[in-house]
Amino acid sequence: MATSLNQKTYTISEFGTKMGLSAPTLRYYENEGLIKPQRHSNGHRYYTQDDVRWLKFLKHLKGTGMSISDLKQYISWREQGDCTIPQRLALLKSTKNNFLQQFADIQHHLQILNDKINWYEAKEAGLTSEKESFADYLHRLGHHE
DNA sequence: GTTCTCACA
DNA sequence: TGTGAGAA
Repeated sequence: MATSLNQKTYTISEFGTKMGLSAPTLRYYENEGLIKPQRHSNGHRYYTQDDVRWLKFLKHLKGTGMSISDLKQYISWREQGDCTIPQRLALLKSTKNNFLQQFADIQHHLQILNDKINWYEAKEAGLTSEKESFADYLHRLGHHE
């Protein structure tokens, strides 16, 4: 009975709005085998709560850098059963490592941006030597590039 | 992932 | 006239 309240379904446009994706993108994902919506007798697709959960999960994987083909590979292994868990684990760990590296790169970009802001503010306040370059400043802080 | 054309209500 | 499907 608790489930009867969660039987809401969505048209492709409703689902797209809810998930933050366009209808064409949802059709594209379906063609790639990422999602398998049901069909009404008139051929129109409809999406369920299960599709909401599944796509949310896929968006997380994609958000950490997995490509469409990576997702297809993951799904393929998933459909083959538990014997492919080692492969899935390897793919997820690889994805994680790549993401961690990108995350570190982005943090570094932010670090340099903040250093530059501080450098200008110190300069404006006359708290820094007129002769010290930004590069020297970074070196003094132990930051690089 | 996007754009375009066609069908249906 | 708006929504959705399928092809390019």
